[in-house]
Amino acid sequence: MISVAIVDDDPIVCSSIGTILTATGTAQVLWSAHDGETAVANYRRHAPDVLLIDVQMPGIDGLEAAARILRGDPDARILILTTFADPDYIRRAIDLHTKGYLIKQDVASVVPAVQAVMAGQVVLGAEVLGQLPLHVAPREGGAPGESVGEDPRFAVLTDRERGIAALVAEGLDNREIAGRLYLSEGTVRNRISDILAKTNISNRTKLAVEWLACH
Amino acid sequence: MISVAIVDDDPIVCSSIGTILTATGTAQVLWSAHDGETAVANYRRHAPDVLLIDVQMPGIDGLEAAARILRGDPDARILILTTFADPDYIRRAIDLHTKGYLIKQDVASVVPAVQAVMAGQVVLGAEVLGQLPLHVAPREGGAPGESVGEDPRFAVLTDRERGIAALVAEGLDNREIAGRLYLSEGTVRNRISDILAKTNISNRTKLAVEWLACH
DNA sequence: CGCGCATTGTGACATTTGTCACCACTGCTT
DNA sequence: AAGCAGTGGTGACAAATGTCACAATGCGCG
Repeated sequence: MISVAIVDDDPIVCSSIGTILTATGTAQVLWSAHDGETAVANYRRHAPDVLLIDVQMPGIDGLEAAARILRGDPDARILILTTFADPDYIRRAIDLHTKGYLIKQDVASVVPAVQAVMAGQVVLGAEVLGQLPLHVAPREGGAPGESVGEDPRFAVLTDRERGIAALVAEGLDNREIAGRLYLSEGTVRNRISDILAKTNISNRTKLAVEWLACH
Repeated sequence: MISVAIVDDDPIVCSSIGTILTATGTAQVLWSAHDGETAVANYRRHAPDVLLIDVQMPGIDGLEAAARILRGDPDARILILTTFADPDYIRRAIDLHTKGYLIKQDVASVVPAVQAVMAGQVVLGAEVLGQLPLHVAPREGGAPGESVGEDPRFAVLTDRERGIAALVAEGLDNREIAGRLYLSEGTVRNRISDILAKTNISNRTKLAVEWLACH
């Protein structure tokens, strides 16, 4: 039987997650805690198979607690639970090598997540991948009061065109873009040609530069 | 009851995955196929809740098939199965917005994966995250006194080459650069060719992107 | 001085990129 | 039903880019 521990400052959340896990026969709850320090201390004495831990908590937050636990036990299976798909949190969770980052919405969804983690997989909430900076590292803000917004120049582009423009801005050539998007190279050329015409930019390098300047 | 379809060129794999899913009461197998074309055609007529598809296959591969299916049904829940954690495959799978990328090792592990996907999550094999090129966004805020420095990549360049690289990073084409520096266009081409060779960068757009990333 | 290096240049060539005309399909609106 | 925008595709062609071989100049250095 899988054993889990649940850490969330809201006792209701703890108990409802605990209930669904036990009621479905998925796992038994070894212990639960409501703050990070307690969680770390408990983990050292009674390590569960999977630790479910909230990010927002009084004292040290869930990610900090996860980091401390992983320092003592690098193989700890930790699932981060949270209400928001904050890119920074997600990033830190992944860097920590936690086994997942779930958006708390449907309590029942933790059941397959726990099972998947026990099967050696990593589970992410659906919106999470979109938040990952897999593409271009955003250039830092720079101008203080003034947020980047969106260059009106690119406003005329369709979603698809924007996607291709972003890949151009990663420095990919047409063949690479075609491969990435499963398109023919000819189509990529056509699309880029359209983009350049719409934005009144003369070549792909300028497009990349302009795109990076405001994304 | 969840319905799945299974696509793998090896019939043994298809049937063993099918067996474990039905035996555990997880899902019923709508159909299975052994190549990409058939899978795409079948999907259009009988869309399963979740499609499990292998990468390596005769004809169009699993990712290509997934791309075609997603073109017709952007919400298709597709799980990629494979033997290798190839970074390029993983990257492409994620770009396609498939619901997961599993390493085929333990047949039983598809069970929680399918359930997690039905719960709206994304499932990745354990080794997968490590393969992702999560190139660290130069999250500033780092050491204050210490500026970006200089990418060691550009350290080998001469002053002249650096000047030309900077103009490339402004998006100028060869004719414009030649005009700006009072050089012949041929010389500019040679210089840029040298820069690309020295820095091991494949084309001017990539050069521009890299240059901007650290200047 | 001779050597290496950076710089500028030419010409030829292969590859990549951009443009254009035209086709097919889908989903939406009129 | 017809029109339209968005998307994906082909083929041909022109222009830009990148590579290579080779040559000439100037500059600093042992």
